[in-house]
Amino acid sequence: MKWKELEEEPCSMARTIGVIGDRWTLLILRECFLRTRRFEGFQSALGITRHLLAERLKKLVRQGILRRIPYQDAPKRHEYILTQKGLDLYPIMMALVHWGDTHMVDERGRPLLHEHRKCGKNFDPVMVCSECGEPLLAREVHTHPGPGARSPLAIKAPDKPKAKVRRSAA
Amino acid sequence: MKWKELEEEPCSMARTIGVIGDRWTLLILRECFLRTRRFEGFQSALGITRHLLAERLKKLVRQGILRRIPYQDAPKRHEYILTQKGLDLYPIMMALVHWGDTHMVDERGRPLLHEHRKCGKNFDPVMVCSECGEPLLAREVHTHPGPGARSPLAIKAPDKPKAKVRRSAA
DNA sequence: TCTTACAGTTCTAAAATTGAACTGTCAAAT
DNA sequence: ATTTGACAGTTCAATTTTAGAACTGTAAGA
Repeated sequence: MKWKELEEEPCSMARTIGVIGDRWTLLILRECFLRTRRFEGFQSALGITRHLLAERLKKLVRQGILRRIPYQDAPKRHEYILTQKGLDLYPIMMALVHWGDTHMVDERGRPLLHEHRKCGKNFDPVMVCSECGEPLLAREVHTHPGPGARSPLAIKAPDKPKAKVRRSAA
Repeated sequence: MKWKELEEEPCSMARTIGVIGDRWTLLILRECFLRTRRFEGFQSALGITRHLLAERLKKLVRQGILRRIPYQDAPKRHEYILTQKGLDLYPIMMALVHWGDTHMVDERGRPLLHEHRKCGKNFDPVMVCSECGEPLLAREVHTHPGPGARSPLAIKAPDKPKAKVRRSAA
């Protein structure tokens, strides 16, 4: 499986991973949400090599996640700004942060707190069902093929253990 | 910045990325949520090289995201099962899927629909504030350093443009 | 005995990433 | 007038990762 193919798989998660699923891209996006906009800003905040940074920024622009906007003419300089498509990545970012807050903090506690302007409180992000508003649990969700389904990847029956005799160790 | 260091950064997102932030790991986790449990199952579903698969599975076990459980004795065979820590990745997976559903589907439509057992409807995941229940928008969230803050990475003031004269092109 | 299922390990070639230096424009300081 | 620094890249050799294929070993079933 080549990376280009990922974006064509009949699986929304694979396609998303094809676009933002590598470490530097995710870190660059973190910086975008922290309002970094310029090449040097990304480079010094992340310590990424300039080579890779240039490449990743280009890809994000090609994908319509960032827009490259001139802010100066001589010499030509540009800023990288999140498009709406990019802003829509926010729930992914928050989900990543929240898992880290839950499972990766040390004794010091969270590095960063999030305050919801609307209610004024520090919060955690909670993922709920758009239909009933209840929090989502993996156990309570069943998947079935949609109109764009094409391959077993999207359907995937549970790994039937092929009725083999189990020798000891249940 | 080396990858090992990522896990020690004072940023929950960086730490999470250090653990699950590469393409194969994310795809392996997708398979886990689709109930794949065995080496061959992952390998044939993903087309990942056996070498990398073995390595990634080991890492996920080390991180406590998967548990390696014997299901047969001779020859020794094991299954890889999500721990609670692993199951807690569900919101990340759903957020990835949902972004793909929104921005990466072709004319055919979604490859996969999700049904919420509790309410019986197909749904989209929505991220809301744990305190007031309102959907979260990037614009309405402000961050500030928590008890575990240590570096500018977690604080990061907006990229002040250094009061330079702007020549044309606002 | 031969074949298949399964879970890896080993090896070489190809691709991606790192690190460091280099290019070019312009502003400000010396 | 010359030097220095900010900025946004590009280039290139060296290193690290990943891909692809073959190989190991146990045991069941034909």
